[in-house]
Amino acid sequence: MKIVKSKILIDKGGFSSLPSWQRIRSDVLQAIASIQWPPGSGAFVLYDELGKRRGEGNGVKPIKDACMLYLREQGWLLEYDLGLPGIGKVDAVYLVDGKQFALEWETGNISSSHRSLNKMALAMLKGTLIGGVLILPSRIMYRYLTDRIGNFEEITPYFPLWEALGTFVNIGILWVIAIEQDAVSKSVPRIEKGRDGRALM
Amino acid sequence: MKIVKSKILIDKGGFSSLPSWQRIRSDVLQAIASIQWPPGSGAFVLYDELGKRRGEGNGVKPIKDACMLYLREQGWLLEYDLGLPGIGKVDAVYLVDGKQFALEWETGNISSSHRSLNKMALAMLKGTLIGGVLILPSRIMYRYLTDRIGNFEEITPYFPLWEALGTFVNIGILWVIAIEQDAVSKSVPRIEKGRDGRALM
DNA sequence: TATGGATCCATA
DNA sequence: TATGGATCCATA
Repeated sequence: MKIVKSKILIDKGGFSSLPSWQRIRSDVLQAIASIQWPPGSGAFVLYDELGKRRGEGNGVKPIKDACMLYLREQGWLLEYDLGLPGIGKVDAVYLVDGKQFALEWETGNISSSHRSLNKMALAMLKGTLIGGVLILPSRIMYRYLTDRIGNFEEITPYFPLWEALGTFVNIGILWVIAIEQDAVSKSVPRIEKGRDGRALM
Repeated sequence: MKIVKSKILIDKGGFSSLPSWQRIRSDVLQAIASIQWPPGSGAFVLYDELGKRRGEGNGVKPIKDACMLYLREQGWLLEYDLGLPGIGKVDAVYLVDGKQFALEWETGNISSSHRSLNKMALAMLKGTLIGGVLILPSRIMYRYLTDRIGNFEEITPYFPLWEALGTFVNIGILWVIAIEQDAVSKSVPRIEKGRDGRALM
């Protein structure tokens, strides 16, 4: 898996110059690089079929697994509750200097990407999080996956919102990353879809 | 249909003391009050079945349709493009003093409610909107509708985000309303998907 | 019950 | 192709 875009929305209080940030940054980049399809192939190659229609293209659920396993090996905590009332969990957290850095792997609907960034921004405002990163497919990759999943280009026009919220943050980083397949091919297995949503209707 | 909660997230620049705001406020309140089920019953009574599982509970689309038709009769413009690149349409807009006031009737997934508020807040930051209102079911009503649709209580913990963004707004109002059925009953028809919204007015 | 997610749909 | 849905799933 490769990274094709990277955007820092908030960078306050000098956190980005600390060694703990370098550790986090390295973990995130390597976690993404570790993702392969087919498993063990050394690359990430999607089945070459667009995902807009019922039963076509690639499902998204298994893609996230390798990333989470890598992070857990590096000491990150998965499905972590930030402890804010009414606010749910984030996919992963790294504990640093008594605070938490969150990671959200977005393969839900694009609207869910709004909630992910809102959640991390809110927790930064509250002082719970020292930062967070949202990882989601590029528009290019998106076309081969389940219709309407989150993608970098579609959330981009809303970036000014979270950048503005940075005004109220004392310290921390809010980061968004676009990922993409290394290639597409008819020779690799399709990533199977589940039976969620309207799949059975 | 009744209103059970109402929250002003942003109120800046004295817009709330203008006659145009009183007109908008009145239209919104009456649009909600006009919605009936069954048709012509003088009340909004939902079929008494929880909506969590496949094929159960009440659909949501016709409820929204009825509200939109009422607003159109009052001169609101439906499915209105705000003209911001990459930002889509809002459900309805009322033109006032060369600016626009938006209305979003939220019957999508709860994560879509985040996008709705993000969209209106962004357009207020950009100076395109003079304000906006998000209308969505209360947690009580939510249980009788399609699973995971937007509901007031679930978005409430995120309110501080949009309140903070008000700092950057010169003038305008951002408003959230929780609606609820007057009653539930096994004697009324289930609200089916795709019914003509006019039947509910 | 509560929350994040995954999957197709409708329409311009 | 692009964008806002509408609906059901998985799991604690």
